[in-house]
Amino acid sequence: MSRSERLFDLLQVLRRHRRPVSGRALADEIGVSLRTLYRDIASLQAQGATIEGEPGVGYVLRPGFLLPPLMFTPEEIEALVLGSRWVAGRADGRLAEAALSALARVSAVLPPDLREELEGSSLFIAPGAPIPADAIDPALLRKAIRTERKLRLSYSDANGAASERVVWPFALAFFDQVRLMIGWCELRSDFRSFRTDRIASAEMLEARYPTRRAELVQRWKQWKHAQPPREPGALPAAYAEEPTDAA
Amino acid sequence: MSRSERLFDLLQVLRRHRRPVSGRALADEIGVSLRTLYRDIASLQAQGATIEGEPGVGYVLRPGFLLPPLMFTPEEIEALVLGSRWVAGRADGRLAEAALSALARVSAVLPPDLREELEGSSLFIAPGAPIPADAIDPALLRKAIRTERKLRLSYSDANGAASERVVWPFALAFFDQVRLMIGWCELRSDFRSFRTDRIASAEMLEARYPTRRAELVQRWKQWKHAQPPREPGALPAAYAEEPTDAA
DNA sequence: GCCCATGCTGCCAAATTCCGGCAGCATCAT
DNA sequence: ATGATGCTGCCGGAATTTGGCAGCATGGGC
Repeated sequence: MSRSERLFDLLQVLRRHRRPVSGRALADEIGVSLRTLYRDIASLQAQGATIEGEPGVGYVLRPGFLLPPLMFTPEEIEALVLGSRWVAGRADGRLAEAALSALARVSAVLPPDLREELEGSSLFIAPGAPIPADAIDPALLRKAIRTERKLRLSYSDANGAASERVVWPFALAFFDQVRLMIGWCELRSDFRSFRTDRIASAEMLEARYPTRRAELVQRWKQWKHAQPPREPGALPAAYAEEPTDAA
Repeated sequence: MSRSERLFDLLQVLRRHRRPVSGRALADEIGVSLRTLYRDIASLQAQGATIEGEPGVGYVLRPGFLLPPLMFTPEEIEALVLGSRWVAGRADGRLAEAALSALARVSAVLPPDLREELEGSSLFIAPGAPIPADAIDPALLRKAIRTERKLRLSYSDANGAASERVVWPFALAFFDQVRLMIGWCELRSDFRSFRTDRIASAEMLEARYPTRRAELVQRWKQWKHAQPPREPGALPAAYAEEPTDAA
């Protein structure tokens, strides 16, 4: 591969990683020595790319480089189509629709050969076991998450016990058969997960919750990491995140 | 100026002119000989640029090399991210990488607010049961499908019986735990499905198969529709497509 | 049909760049 | 302090690039 092609590649690799990447890692990924990688970075910077490198951390590409990315590769098209088909088949109606319309927008900017690739893609999502329908509109959950608004939930746990609570929803987790909404529960003052098909009703409140969503996600990850492991064999993997409202 | 920088430059120059420009003019503008310019054009084309040159006219950069700005609704962004995350987590390495790469490309041409939406999306794919690893490179299967080339397979069926055959692969079906390659089997003169994790080896042959892929897909759907239904409860849904080589 | 502008390719020898390794220094997080 | 990482200078051999030339192809204007 010639140097010039490599630079395009490097740019794309940098775009792909959003976290800082070490020069060593980049060098390996592109198949070139560390010394050469430093030279390549310098070349890109000389052409206006805002690549920031910090000692002890790695490189990040700041957006805004004057050169927009190259067109998708056929494999990337396949990935987009497959992903969208999964969403179209496994997510709720609104999201499914959105997946298809997003794909249509992508298609509109493709050169003819790639458009054909997209339309004729032969990667299919096989229909799986039916997913339990939600009583509420999942779009509402997503909207609450997006806008960081509180939700008042009526929820029935695995034992059928009903409860009502206000939560700060910050994530949706998609399992093969189940979707969980994850949030901070004001009632329990703790993180809780809720199967969306067990949410009997949800009302979006006026109040935004006081912590940024990204912050909540981060804290939740730490919290989750610190949780004691479950008894082995307790639950199948697909339910491993089941709400533990063992109060 | 090094060659690689020059290529970036040439790209910009081409983007600037929308009327055809002669090679001579481009060469002068960049300060390089005509011979070299031709080489540079060839390099860019090799990287996917759709630069059209007509004798007696000049060069035009057709859109489709660089990704134009894209606009999506927040919900469409969520769908794209979720789909890409599914591919990133559930498909083979190459495709997973391509999914992230595509997402990065989209991100780079999004207006800042939507980019934030994309990066902060809180829809996650939960890790599922591990997927049996393939003995062969799945990218090869996709490539054969894409280019409509025959494959020589070594395959072991559910009973461990090995066989060797030439197939015309035209689709990949993704189940929760299993991936099936679907093709026309020359050995059986019929449609067959193959679990990718049971393909011991695959070799792409020179020969392209004589029927268009879309045509095969269509025929297969009809064929499948006409198949007698299986005995109820015979196999879990995820394996419903298992090859039935009951010869 | 002729001619011209232009695209495009093969060849080659000289000039240039590129590459990897090494050694060393700077800077930041832990 | 220590380690991880970014970054630069230097060197010699390897690889690429470059420009010139010669020639062919193609399409439009005359």
